[in-house]
Amino acid sequence: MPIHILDTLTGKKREFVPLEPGKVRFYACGPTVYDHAHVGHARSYVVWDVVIRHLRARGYEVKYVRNFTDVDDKIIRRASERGEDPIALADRFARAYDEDMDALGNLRPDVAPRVSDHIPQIVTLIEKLLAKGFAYAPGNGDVYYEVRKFPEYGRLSKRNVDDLMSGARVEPGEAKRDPLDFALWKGAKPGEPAWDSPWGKGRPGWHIECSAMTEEHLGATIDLHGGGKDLVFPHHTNEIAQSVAALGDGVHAEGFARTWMHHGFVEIDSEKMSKSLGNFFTIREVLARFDAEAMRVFLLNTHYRNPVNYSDVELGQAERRLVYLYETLEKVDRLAQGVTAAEGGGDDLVERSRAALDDDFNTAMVLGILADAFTAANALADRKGKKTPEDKAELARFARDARLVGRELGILQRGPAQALLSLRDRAAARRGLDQALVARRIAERAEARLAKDFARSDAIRAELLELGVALMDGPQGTSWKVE
RNA sequence: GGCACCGUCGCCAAGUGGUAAGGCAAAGGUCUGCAAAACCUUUAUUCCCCGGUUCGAAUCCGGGCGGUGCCUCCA
Repeated sequence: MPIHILDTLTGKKREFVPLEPGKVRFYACGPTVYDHAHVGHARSYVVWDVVIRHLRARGYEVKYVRNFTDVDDKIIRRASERGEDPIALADRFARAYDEDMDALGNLRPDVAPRVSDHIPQIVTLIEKLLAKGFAYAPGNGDVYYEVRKFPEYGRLSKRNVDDLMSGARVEPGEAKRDPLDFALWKGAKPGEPAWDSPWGKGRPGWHIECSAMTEEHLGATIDLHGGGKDLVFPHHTNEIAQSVAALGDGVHAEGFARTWMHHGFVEIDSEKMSKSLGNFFTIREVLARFDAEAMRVFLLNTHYRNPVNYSDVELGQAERRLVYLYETLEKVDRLAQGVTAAEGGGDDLVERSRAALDDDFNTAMVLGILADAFTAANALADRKGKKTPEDKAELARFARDARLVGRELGILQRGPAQALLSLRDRAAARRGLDQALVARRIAERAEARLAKDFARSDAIRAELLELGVALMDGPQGTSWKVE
């Protein structure tokens, strides 16, 4: 079954057909590394992670490139505030960023290029634009792209050049022919990192890096380009202008990326989470309190194009949901230990889930499909009476298929017992629980129950419940969970 | 001001022409010494409002109302 993706350029959901059969060239715009990544970044790269995982599950050989922007105004400013070398500061945050992505369970990109390693390619690309007449160097050390030379400028963002006039700005010292023109190369100012170029010492503008690194690692035309909705204009609009002008026919916007994907924002109180508003949580802050896999469940429960409102309540809910999923797997694993999974018949959990992902990566739908399968598995597992070999084979199939689906979402890959213990530790820590005390009380209660002193037993249960601890009496003794 | 997007049960959320997935919460039940968990049942004749197109619309069109984003750095 073919994959369909809503393409920003055409505004239509279209069948995804890569340039070369079986291969996908994918570029995701990476972060500017001047600070720790926040939950908005978490969403972005979890979304791309699922896209990559699903394309690979469907048999595509995917080359995933995601850059680090390590040359930028904000990095320079931050570095000078701290008296640190800008490239070193960027390198520090790039490493921290990798740690955050690993913690979230995101696959590493195949290539993670940095701007500072691609200055020659950037210079070459700018030279091409100058030679083709799409750019000009006014002699002040800057080079600008002449927006009006590109006929389809603004097609991606559905804006025409005249609409943009009012918002365009010219900074002091710039020498643009038109306020809409944007810098490809910026002449060096004192104290800034700078590289030699035909136009003097300087550094690349914001947009040219992605055009250059895309070409370097994936070629002039790529299959899939992704980013947040805030990148549609101006960043991706300008990338198209540059790449098509330098490497394509200079006219048609589709010459750069064949499909454009843009995801919605993470919000707080229905406002975009962003550094400038100050209403953000870093990934590490949140992962100190909540489980990373729960974060994925939370993020993937909403379709990638829609906004998702961040809150501790929602995240806690996702975490409890994850507990349910792992408790089910643990129970089913126990019953189906060593059993060969059933084949044929039944409903095809894996194929139905993949079909949902084929339809513009509908992860929320997949979670819904999983919900039904988990309910059915629990019902079978808890049914009275001895399990028949057929029952066990069915449970084994469920456990296998649930994990296969989970793999595409980057969830359910841990051992259930270990995951549950870690989830409980999290919840206990959030509540400030003394786990030794809980263990002591459980032991006391066991004695009371042995003596049939149910009043005492119930008192202990009530006491612990006050602390947020729920006790569960089972055949193997009493276990507990938080909330 | 310009250009887009969004408005579905108390809350979260899928569904883009064929008669409203799923999760949380709530109520009842099974199970249990009591519980918890799990499971079963119940919970939107209705999708912000008003018109229109259609045999048929939450889904398409027009107009309102409300919210958000981009137009400056941003995932």
